[in-house]
Amino acid sequence: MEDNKPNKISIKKSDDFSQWYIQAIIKSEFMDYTSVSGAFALRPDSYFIWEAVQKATDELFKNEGILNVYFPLLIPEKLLEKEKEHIEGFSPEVAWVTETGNSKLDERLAIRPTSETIMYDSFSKWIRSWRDLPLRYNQWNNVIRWEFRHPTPFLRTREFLWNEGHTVFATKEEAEGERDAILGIYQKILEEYFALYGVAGKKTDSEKFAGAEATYSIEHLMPDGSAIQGPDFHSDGQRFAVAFDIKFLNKDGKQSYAYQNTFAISTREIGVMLATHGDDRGLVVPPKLSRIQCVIIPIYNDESKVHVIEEAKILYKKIKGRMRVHLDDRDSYSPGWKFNEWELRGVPLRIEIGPKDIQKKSVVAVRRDNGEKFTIKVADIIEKTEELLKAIQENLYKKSKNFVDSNTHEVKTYQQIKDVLTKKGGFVQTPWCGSKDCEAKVKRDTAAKATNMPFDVQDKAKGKSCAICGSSAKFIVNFAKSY
RNA sequence: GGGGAGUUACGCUAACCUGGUAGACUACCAGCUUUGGGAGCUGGCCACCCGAGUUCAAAUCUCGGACUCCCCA
Repeated sequence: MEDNKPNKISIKKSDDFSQWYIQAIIKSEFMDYTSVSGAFALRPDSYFIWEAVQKATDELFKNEGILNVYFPLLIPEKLLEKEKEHIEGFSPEVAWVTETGNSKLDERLAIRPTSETIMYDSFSKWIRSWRDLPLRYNQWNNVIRWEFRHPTPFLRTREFLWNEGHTVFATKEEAEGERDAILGIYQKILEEYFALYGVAGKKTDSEKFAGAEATYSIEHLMPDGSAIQGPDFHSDGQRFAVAFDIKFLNKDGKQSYAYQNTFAISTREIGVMLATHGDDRGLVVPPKLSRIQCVIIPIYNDESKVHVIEEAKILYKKIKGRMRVHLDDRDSYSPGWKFNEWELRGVPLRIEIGPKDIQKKSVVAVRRDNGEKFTIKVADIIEKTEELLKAIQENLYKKSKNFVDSNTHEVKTYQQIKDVLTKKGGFVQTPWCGSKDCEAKVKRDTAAKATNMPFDVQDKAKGKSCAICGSSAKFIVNFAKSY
């Protein structure tokens, strides 16, 4: 059977999505298991993605005036416990360092599940006057959350990489004013790099971050119709400021507590992206995030070999400065074998060059996203391949948005909520009175959670009644099963 | 949190029920022939998840653990 090939996916994406996902990311050599349960190795092609995302996001943060810092991995227990809701939210998943060598530590140290507590302890020392504000810091790091639900590569891992932005402002207005800028940055990264559409909105109170006053999120839909949370932004209000004594003398000479925000994007996004764009042949990586954007495959026989490789090298050099190109001149594999391999690995564009092409001074280009073939004159190669990469990037985003749009179901009755959530999947978008009871009822009856209240549809709530209890609606909320 | 299935070489698997030499395909390495959608031949390399028990003898039977996957809350 062909299926026993180590680098061939034996399962269709539509038949069994989670099996397909694991096979696709492991056989393409993007990710592998390690000896630590729930913690995975990011291999070069996926770490490349993270570096590119980091670079692009970091630039936008810096334009925004946010500065990078680095704080310790370890957090003393008494600091972690300072904000009550925060520690309650995290304590089941915190990993602890309790000894060094053979001696026990007097106070055990938490391995950061997130860095609010260790950072804010310092912030309280650094902030004295209104002139010290705003303070807008960010760090790129790893965190550990010892999840007990079973781990999934990229999507739910015990260790992951992210950015954690932590900003401090003098007033509530200034703090809240940061929200759209940050969510805008994340939306831009998602659209222009990951080619992913996400639904931006406010989390319900029961789903917000432990310790925050409000959480805003961008929510994705996975191919199986379940939702998964993407980047988020938390308005912390003054809760941490009070717990950590972050206060300053304002212009009137009075002590005030500061207002804070936190925000993050993580390596989970890579998993959402690979899951979204991939197909039965393997991964499809958007051009902006692909380590190799264009692969050249020479096609020759014994007689034409020297000449074809020579021409392929000339082509390679011509393209090299303009995009990330790779010449696959391995002699031991047939062209067909190479086609399959690069398709599995998601390289967006393939160029074939053989004796027939050389004669016509052209090459054959094949798009990974839709399989379309083009004959391109060598003279136009740069212009045309750049065009194709751009078209692929845009097409992937468009497909992602279409998928979310066509799987978002506006409903008015409770029966419809149950039907869609239990039978179809996708987002259920519905008017809601805002009560915890109604939200909990849906969760109990369908196992689906409120993902968020999308910003751009809130005006639809006017004059509507809550689909769950019938009283007047205050919000439009999305429900979905979570991945 | 509850239940179920599984783990043999890089991968997919055979032998397990009925205890006794771990076999095939693929990959990998070498050589020769090949090369427009996963080429062929020859030779070679690599494995029983961990621990305890039963036994003359354990991949196989029993118990415990680790890990992976699935389903339900």
